[in-house]
Parts: sequence; C-alpha cells; structure tokens
Amino acid sequence: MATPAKRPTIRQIAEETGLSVTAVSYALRGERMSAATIERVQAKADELGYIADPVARALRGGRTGTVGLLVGSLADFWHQTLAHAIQRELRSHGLHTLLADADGNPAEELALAQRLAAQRVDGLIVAPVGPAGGSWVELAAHLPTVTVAGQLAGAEVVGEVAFDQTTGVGEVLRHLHALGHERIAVLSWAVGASPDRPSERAVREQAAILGLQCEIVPCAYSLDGSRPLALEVLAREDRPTAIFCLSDSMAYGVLHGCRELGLRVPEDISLVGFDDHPLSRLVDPPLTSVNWSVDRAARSAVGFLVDHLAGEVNERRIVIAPTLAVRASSGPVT
Amino acid sequence: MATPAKRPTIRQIAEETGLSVTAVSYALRGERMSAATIERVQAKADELGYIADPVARALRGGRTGTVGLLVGSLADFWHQTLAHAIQRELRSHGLHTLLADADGNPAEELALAQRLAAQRVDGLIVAPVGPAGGSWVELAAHLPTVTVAGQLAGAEVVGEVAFDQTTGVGEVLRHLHALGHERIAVLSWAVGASPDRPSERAVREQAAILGLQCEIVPCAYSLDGSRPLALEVLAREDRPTAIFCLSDSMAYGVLHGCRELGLRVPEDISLVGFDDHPLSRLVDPPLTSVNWSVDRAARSAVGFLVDHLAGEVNERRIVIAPTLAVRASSGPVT
DNA sequence: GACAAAATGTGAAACGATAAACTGAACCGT
DNA sequence: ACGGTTCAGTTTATCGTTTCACATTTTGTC
Repeated sequence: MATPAKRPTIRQIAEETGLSVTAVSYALRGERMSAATIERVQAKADELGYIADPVARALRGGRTGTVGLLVGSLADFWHQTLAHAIQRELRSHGLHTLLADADGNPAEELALAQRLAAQRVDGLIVAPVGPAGGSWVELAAHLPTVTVAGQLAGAEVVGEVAFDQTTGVGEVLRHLHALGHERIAVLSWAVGASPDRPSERAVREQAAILGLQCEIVPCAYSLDGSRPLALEVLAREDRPTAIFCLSDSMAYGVLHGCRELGLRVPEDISLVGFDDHPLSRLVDPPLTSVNWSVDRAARSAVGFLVDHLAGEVNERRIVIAPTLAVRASSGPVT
Repeated sequence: MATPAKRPTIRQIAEETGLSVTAVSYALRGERMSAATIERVQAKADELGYIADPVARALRGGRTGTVGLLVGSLADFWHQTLAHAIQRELRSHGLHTLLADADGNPAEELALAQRLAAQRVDGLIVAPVGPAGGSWVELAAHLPTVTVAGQLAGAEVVGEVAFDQTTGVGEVLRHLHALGHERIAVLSWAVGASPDRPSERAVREQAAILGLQCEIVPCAYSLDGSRPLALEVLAREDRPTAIFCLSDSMAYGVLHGCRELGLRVPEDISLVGFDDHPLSRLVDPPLTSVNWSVDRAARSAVGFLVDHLAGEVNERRIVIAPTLAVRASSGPVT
C-alpha cells in the first residue's frame, strides 16, 4: 500500500523553508517578500508540485478560477456549440468551467445559478432559455454575470451578448416573402409563458410589415420534440408553404418529419433554420439558416467577464449581427 | 443600497435557535439530536433559506456533490453528446458537473484531471482521447474514477464503460467487404503516438482476416480537420473505394470534401462513420454508422460512480455492444 | 435506589489559505 | 540622535462546516 500521497499544502512549504505560512502565501503571489525569499519559496513549491487549493482559497473569499456556465438546454445543438466555444475560451484565460444545464426548464435556471454561486464561482455566464423569473437581481448583484442571448429581468450584468434577432428574423421573412411564400409556420421554443420573446415579437412585427400570415407554434427543442409536431403541422389541409424554425435543432426534426411524409424540400415545402449549425450545410437538402458567429459571442462573453474581474470597465454590450446563409432548403413556391 | 444579503450560515441558525453550531450541524443531517431539536432547526433553516456551503464542506473533507467530467474533445460531436447525456444523468442524481475539455490534446488530460481533483470533486468520469500517460494510478487511487471508452494505464477505477470496438469495426469491415470493397482508407484520431489503440488494432486484425487493404490515416477530429485530409486522400490516383471514419465528426468533414470534389456518395466512394450521431440519418446521403447507445453508457458510468459513493460494490464493468446502422452512404463498388 | 449505558448537547480543533494588525530592524534626512 | 518610513517578516483571526473528545442529562436494569 503506497503512502496516500497527500497533495502538498502551503504549510508543508512553510515547514521545509523555515518560513511562516503567511510568508509563503505572500511569496507565492510575489507580494511583499524579498526577491530572494520569493525565489526560494517558488523553487520549493515547484519541487513539491504544489498547486494552491482552490477550495480553501474560495472559502477565505478569494477567487476560485472557476466560472459557472449555465445553459438553457444542452439538448439543443446551438447551446452545445456555444458551451463548447465558451468553455474553450475560458480555458484560454486559465479559467475552469462549472457547467450546469437547465435542460429546457426555465423554472430551474435560477436555482441552478444559485447552486453555482454556492460553489463560489468567480462569475457566471448565462445563456437562458426562458424568461427570467425570480430574483436574478440579487444574484447578479453579488456575482459578476454575463448574459448571452437573453435577459435577466432587470438584473445588473457586467456584460451582455445580444443577437440581433429583429434583423435575423427580418432577413428570413423577407427571403421567404421574395420567394413567394405567404403562409408560414414558425416553430418557436416552447418554454415558459413568455409572450414577449424578442424573436417572436420580431416575427409578428415583420410579418405585419410584409403582409405574411405567420403562425407561431411552440415546440420542444430537440429533434425528437419537433418531429412529431412537424408531422402534425404538415398533415394539415392548408399546410403552410414554408416552415421557419427558431433553432436548427428543430429544423432537423422537421426535416426528418418531411422525409417520413414523403414531402420534398424545398419543392413541397421550404424550410429555414436559425443558428447555422456546422452540419446544416451537410444535411439533405442543405439548410438555409441564420448564422451568428458563435465564436465571436463566446469571445465577447468571456472577455466581458475577464475584464470585469480584472477591474477594467469597458464596453459592456455587444450585438452580434446575423448573416443569412441561403441554401437549398428554401425555394420558390410552386 | 440594499443590504448585501449574505447567504445564511449554520451559525446564524445556531444563534436564532439558541443552540450551538455543532448541534445545528448534526441536526441538519438528522444525526444524534432529538427529534424535536431536529425539527426546530429544520424549520429555521427553511425559513432562512439555508443551503449548506459546499465549499466549506469540501474543505473539511466532506462531499461536494460535484463530479468532474473530463472529455477528450468537445469539438467532437460524439463527445458533445456524451457530455450532455452524462451531465443530465448526474443531475438526476442530484450531482453537479464540473466540465473540462482536453480539446484533443491527450497530454493535457492528466493536468486537467488534477485541477478537477483540486476542486475537490467527489468523483471523476473520464472519456479520454489519448493513451494515458503519467500518473493516473495515483490520481485514481484517491479519487473514484470511471472511464468511458478508454483506459488509464493500469489505474484502479471504480467503473469502466467499454465499447466493443472489435465487433463494431468488424461489422463495418465485413459490411464493406460484402459490398466488394477492397481498398479502404480508415480515418483515425490523430492523437498522441498510440500504436496500440484498440480501434486501430481491431482494424488491422479484421483487415487481415478479410484480406482487405486498409490504410490507417491519422486525422484531426473536427469537420475542419478531416475535410482537407479527405481532399488529399480522394485526390490520389488509386484512391480507395471506401472511407471508414472512426468518428462521425470526421465523416461529416469527408462528406463535405466529397461535395467539393464532385464525388458522388456512395456511387464514387462509400463512406462509413462510427458513432451514429442523431444527425447522421439526416445528412446527404444518410450516413452508415455504428451506434453505441450513448444513454446507456452515460447511465452506466454515472451508476458506477454513484454506487461507489454510496459504498456499494457492484459490477464494475460494462461493455456496450454496437449496432451497425446501414444507410445510403455505403454501397457496392461500381 | 445505585450504577451503567445511552442520549443529547457543548467546546475546540481542524481543513488550507488569506488579510489585518503587529514587531523589529534598517534606513532616511535634518 | 530623533521621529518617521519602509522592509520583511510573524501572529492571530477568519471563512463555514465537520468531528473528536468531553460534559451533562435521561433512561434502563436489577
């Protein structure tokens, strides 16, 4: 039985160098102590393979080096991509990621955020699905928070990454309008009762301007959620000539549904997605979708947080502009 | 300016109930104290909205309720799916997830695992990409560890979820053999120098049995990694008649490459993937792939860990059997 | 009713790191 | 030679919780 080989602590270094624990603590951070001492301590620390215990540090009130990442639904491909991008970006700043997934349940988001806070994360990045209920205000007041694609009911955030939904939706609807579509079903996330979701509002506004009949259909995120719904919508007598899905994940499900019904895309029905997942260009037919530069969003979100933690106060809001990627899934009405 | 509204502590409860801190600590966990006291403390705790501070608890040596999840590469779709499934499964057990992504760099895996350990996770679930180097043995000796699809150089784990690669690879190669293919390029993960990767070994063995010419080509994970490689392989004069990718992510990149070169799949070249991502049935053409039941893997991995934490000692290893999903991307040699 | 054994509770010491307050010295200009 | 700074440390208290060792009360048994 090998020795349990405990991790070395600051105290061990103190004993072996003959200094006090405090001295070592300062030296390790390069404060106060003389250059000679700092070097001696560093050497010993390296020798022992010392890593500061983030837990103890956190307890005392310091930083953990860990950022909480709360995503609305990892079942959604876009959230998956975003989570990956943010995680990678955080890591490039030497920060760790504590991931929580509300799994499409907006009511749980606040509770999860609080659990993350209890774990003493240094900051929070939230990509919510639902309308913010409850007391985000208080949470955000204590914990630097950045939102991505969503608001938190008036909470004071240190950064906000917004997506220009109005323009994105507008481009899609104008595109479909130009192709001659007039009856369009819009599949929207079915989460919470949020009558004023920005994307849905944008749909209504633009539809009114263009004179389109847009029916907003609430839908579960995942492929398996949108497929049955698509089957129902497509089976109608006066089925729409186009379906606009407010996420690519849903569009994939619809695509699957079309296959099952033997409907051709785009001849029988046009289909447009919303996040431009990397695979959207590879599905059959390639999916027309709205691209948002996830990397830019991730960089900004992490940047806001890191700047804030460093005490800098910079620009706090960025609006990511959409690009409509027109592919084969949308075509003229026949 | 509102009061900072600090989280309530055990001490606050103690003061308000007139008990000692110790008594409250016991009472909250329902130990020792009289039923009456326990109830009184519980009531006060609920009233104040008390949540035990996981950080302090961890410092003292208890559980954090957080499990570290180390994935080899979140750029890979399969790892994404797996991470989501495991995260969801952990949550259903009331556990939180601390996610780290080695981003395709096996050399970093151990260091990341150590950071996770430093964060005092209760256990570790590792889905490695590379051959295990370094001292996993010591890490695993202190921290309950479960591996998914990979080994950790002789480390003693509390659970192992294995995939029957031999059978999976065998089915693919037999399938291609039956279709008349003889020259096959196998795209394998290009990580570390691991001459004895199980999947690659399986390829060599099966190829020998069936008399196939299999060239193993190392490749980066992502779509963007495999696409250029595919272009190179496909441009050869004696290009293979089939490409077998050891992950769907790579297959997507190859598919993209085929499009650019104007090659038809499967008429000009057959393509087979390996993880059966949900979108594989939707791409054009639908991708033949090997399905592994990610949900089952996730359930098992989490189950092993939870059982171990509960002190139960059960079966510690499961081998997930593959199912070959034959779709349109593989066809007879023409 | 005596005495042991539970039951219930308390105080103090951890866990590992940090920060405020304090202690000597060396050093400064005048 | 005097008070004042700076330097390079040390002591001590603290974060919130658990646990060990001990103190007190209650209960049980013959």
